[in-house]
Amino acid sequence: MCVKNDNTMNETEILWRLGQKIKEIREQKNIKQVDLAYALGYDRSNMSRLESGRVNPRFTTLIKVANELGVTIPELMNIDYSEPE
Amino acid sequence: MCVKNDNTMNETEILWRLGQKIKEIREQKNIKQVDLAYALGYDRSNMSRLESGRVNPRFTTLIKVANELGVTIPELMNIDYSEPE
DNA sequence: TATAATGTTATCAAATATGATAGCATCAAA
DNA sequence: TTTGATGCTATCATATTTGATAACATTATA
Repeated sequence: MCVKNDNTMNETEILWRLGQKIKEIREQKNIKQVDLAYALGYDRSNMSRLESGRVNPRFTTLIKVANELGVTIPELMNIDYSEPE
Repeated sequence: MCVKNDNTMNETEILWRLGQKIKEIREQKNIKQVDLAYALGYDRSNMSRLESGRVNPRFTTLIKVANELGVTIPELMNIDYSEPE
């Protein structure tokens, strides 16, 4: 599921979607939360916090997660930049 | 100028490049720093701090800046996702 | 019943972004 | 020279991310 970048989402929803997408990609790759966390140098609890959308991560945190998961930042952001219908 | 996402940049360089790109896009669009700042609800000094790469902005800060400048996040991040040569 | 694996939530301290203000430099125009 | 516009840096208070630990729930397995 991709989401249009239509600027109508509020901050809470943006962060929730980010977390859901991280979790979705991680599960697709059959990576355990704890393993992704440790690969990034984070604790399990911090990874859970990020995936549950309870934080507004910093730029470099996003980059690290995307790199570790092997996806692009747009994929991680759950944003579809294709032309609107 | 686009930069390959080759995971070799350190955090300082990543943030410096982000700031340079924001500034580059802003100047291309003939927007004054103070005007972009106020459009985002920021102070002039905060905009300067961001453009000079002295901060590691939060996810939603990036989104706001990209939306205001009318560019995509990858453009703002100065990252080229095309195939490596 | 244990015991471990996985994930969530709460909490605290430390680090850092942000909001705000002030001061400074440069440049252009009056 | 004076004035205003533009941009940079420093500083402070406040808010929030992050690192870390602990407790809890659920599920599976011995």
